[in-house]
This record gives sequence, C-alpha cells and structure tokens, in this order.
Amino acid sequence: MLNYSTSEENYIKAIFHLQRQDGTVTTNELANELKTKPASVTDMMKKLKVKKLLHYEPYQGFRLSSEGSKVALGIVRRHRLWEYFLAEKLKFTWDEVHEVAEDLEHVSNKKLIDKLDEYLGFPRVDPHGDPIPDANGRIEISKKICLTDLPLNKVAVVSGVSNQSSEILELLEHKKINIGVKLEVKKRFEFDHSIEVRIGRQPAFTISKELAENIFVKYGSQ
Amino acid sequence: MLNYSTSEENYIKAIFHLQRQDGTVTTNELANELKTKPASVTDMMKKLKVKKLLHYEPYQGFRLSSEGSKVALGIVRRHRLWEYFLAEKLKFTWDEVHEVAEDLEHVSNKKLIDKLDEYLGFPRVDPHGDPIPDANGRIEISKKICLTDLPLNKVAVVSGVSNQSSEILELLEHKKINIGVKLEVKKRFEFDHSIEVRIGRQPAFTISKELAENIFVKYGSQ
DNA sequence: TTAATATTTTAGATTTGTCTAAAAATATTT
DNA sequence: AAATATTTTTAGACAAATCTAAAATATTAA
Repeated sequence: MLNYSTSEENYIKAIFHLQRQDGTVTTNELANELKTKPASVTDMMKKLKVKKLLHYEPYQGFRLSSEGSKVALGIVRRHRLWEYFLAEKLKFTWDEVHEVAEDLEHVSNKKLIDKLDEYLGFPRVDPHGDPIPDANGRIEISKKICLTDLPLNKVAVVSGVSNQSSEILELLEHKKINIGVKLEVKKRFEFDHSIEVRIGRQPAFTISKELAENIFVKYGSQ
Repeated sequence: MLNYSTSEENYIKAIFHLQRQDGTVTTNELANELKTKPASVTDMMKKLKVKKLLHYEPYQGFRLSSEGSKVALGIVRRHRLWEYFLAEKLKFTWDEVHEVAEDLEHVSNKKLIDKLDEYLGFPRVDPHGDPIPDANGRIEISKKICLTDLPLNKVAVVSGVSNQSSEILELLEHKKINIGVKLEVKKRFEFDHSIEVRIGRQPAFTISKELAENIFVKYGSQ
C-alpha cells in the first residue's frame, strides 16, 4: 500500500463517508464537506484519478475505486482505533475524541496500528458506535438495533418496524419517520422511558417508549 | 503557543539537538542532519528568524531563541512520551520507537499530550534514557551515573572519575577517555562484567569492570 | 596577504495544494 | 425549447518547501 498525503487522505475519507448516503459524490458536496472550494476539489479529483483511487469523468461525479476503498478503510480504521484509545485509555469524553483522531489518523505506520489494535483488545466499534475495520480492511456490517438501544447523538437510518399494524404506521407517517430516514436520539427520560429524537436538522420531538420499541435502525458507516 | 508546520518543527528540533554539542549551529551541519540541501536550510532560517524562534545573522550560524527553545522542548516532550508509550504499552523494542515517534510527535494537541503523560504515570525518561520535559517544558538535569549503569547504545558524556589515583589516570589517558568525551556502551559481558565501549565513530574497545565502576557519565539531551 | 578552497546565500525553478475569476457544461424554469 | 440558474471545470496566480546553479563571503594554506 502506497503512502498518501494528509490532504489526499482527507479527500478519500470524505468521499468514503459521502458515498454511502448517495452512491456517487458531487464536486459541491465534497467542497462543502471539506470546507474548501469546488475548483480545489476538481484539481484533487484529477490527481486521485491518475492514482487510480477513484472513478471520475468530468461533470459526472466520482466514486472510490476498489483500491480507493481499501485506502479509505485503512484511514477509517486508524481514526476509530485512536478514538477508542482516547476514550478508553486517556479518558477523553466521546464528543472530544473525533477532533484529536483527525490528526492521529494520518500517522500511517501499519505496525503501530496493528499493535494498538491488539493493545486495545481488538475493539469492534468506536465510542460513537461506528464499526472499526480489521487489519484486512474488513468491517462488520451493522446490524439492526432497536431505537431504545441506539447510543445518544449517533446518527442512524430507520431500517424496519416490527409491529406492522395500521395504527403504528399512521403514527409513523404523522411523525415523518419512514424507512431510510436518518435520525438520532438526543435524550432519554427515565420517568416514562420516552425518547427525544431528531431528524436531520429539524427540531427534536418526543416519541413514546411503546413506539421506540418497534422501530429498528442501522448505524455504522458501511 | 502558536502552531508550526512539520517541517518547521523538524528544523527546530534538529537545531535543539545540535546546539548542545556546539553552541551555535552551522548551515551545513543542519543540512546534513536533516538530509536536505544548505540552500533549503538558509531559506528556513530566514523564516524562523522572522518568527523570532532563533538568532541568526547571515554567515554567522544560528541558535534558538528562548521562544524557540520552548517550542523545541514541547516537541521533545511529545517525541519522548510517545516513545515511552510505544515501548511500555505497545511492546515495541527500544530501537523501533524512534522512527514511529518521529511522526507522532507532530500531533500537537496539548490536552492529548498531558493526558498521555498522566496515563503513562509521568515517566521521567524515555526508553533510551533521555529525560522527558514536563508540561511546563522543564527537563531534569541529567545526573551522573556510573558507566556500569549506562543503557546500551546511549551516548553519554564522561563527567567524572571517582578514584583519582595516578594508576587509573594513566589507564584513562591510554584509552583516551577524558572528561567531556562522548561514548556509548555497545555490549556487556556476563563472564567478567567487562564492557565494550565506543568513542564517537572509532572502533569499539573493551574496559574492565574495575575501570567502569570508577567512570561516571551524564546523559540526556540537555 | 593573496590565492585556493570551502561554506553560505541568492536567484530562479519546481511541486503540492490552494484560491479567484471566467468559461463551459448541465439542470431547471417558464 | 429557450432563457435562466446552477454546477463544474479551466486558466492563471500564490504560498510553502524544496531543489540546482551561480554568486558572495569566509576560511585555509602557500
């Protein structure tokens, strides 16, 4: 595996994350994600195409090649292992780890990362609940979990409802909770086990324990 | 404390290490140390002078300013803490840690480093025996230690002899071991506790246990 | 103390990654 | 389908860090 610059790695990682929402990524999406300009994105896309890390034809958007995906999985692996280390060993809180891991992930010494993995006991998910790719780049397909078990502030995609009655569907329709909707749990109330949920950037709203028990979501970036 | 590029940090660190051998560092010395060209060194020296990290007049060599020394101590702290982590926690051998730490040292998040320090139990020296600066940049002045206790391959400076007899002085003179001479222990022999010593790049030679017990050295980079 | 040699600096070029402004291509609206 | 708007790309510039070759300065040796 060749070595890539910090900048190249950041582009690859961003495409990797945007890809699984769409399938192909656009220039503006990527520029927005990386807080850079569209012209810079085009420049970099040409470079990464030459290096065979992605599929790209002018004006057609881009998608990682299988080599590009391998590279991305390596970066994601480093990022998430460091996040786990920071939270588990150094006692950072879960919301502080991402920023620090953004820097550590670019140290790409394979032996370092594999030994870190071993030291940490081969963790399967990072502090946000995202799965950690193994040394061969394999990542666990995220399983369906009940909304009652979703960690706070973890974006997940609604993937199923167990009770199929018309009553629950009426309620789901009213709350605009459909299959494929991305949401996160903002708060849990001990009193009645109700849950405060937010869809995208809309205002949060509350759903009952009964409803939450019947909603299943998937999370994890792949 | 401002943030410096990886390249700037590597120059600052190299000057810091070369300084304590001489006092002022020359363009060629630094180019050699960093495996770069003299012209590149001059370019960087101008930049670091503007940033007030060093004292420099054309053709006169350079020396870190007090601000530059502070920055250098921060880099050395990060480097040595990571070395300690790699050896102690990840079970790297002492000769592998330097290379990996060269990359990790450039992640300059103060909270990360201070928490790492705490996690490691505030170690005083790295796996090569070099002292680790504390969170305020204070570094332990290295104490005299007996040549019998000097770790292998650790360059140290001869700073004293306990037995002052003319017999020992004759022997020391013959072996060219004088105060200020830099040497390292290459090997210890269990059989007679004799020690193989090397001065600079000259061929190694052996000294007896009796002699070694009377030679004291200082080590640590400051 | 000059002449030869070595060191250091300058001048100008190159690479990487970024930017702005303008042009080209694609999408959307009326 | 033509006009308008949006997106994407190109062209050209710039900063950081490096290099080579030539010029300036310092050191050494005759």
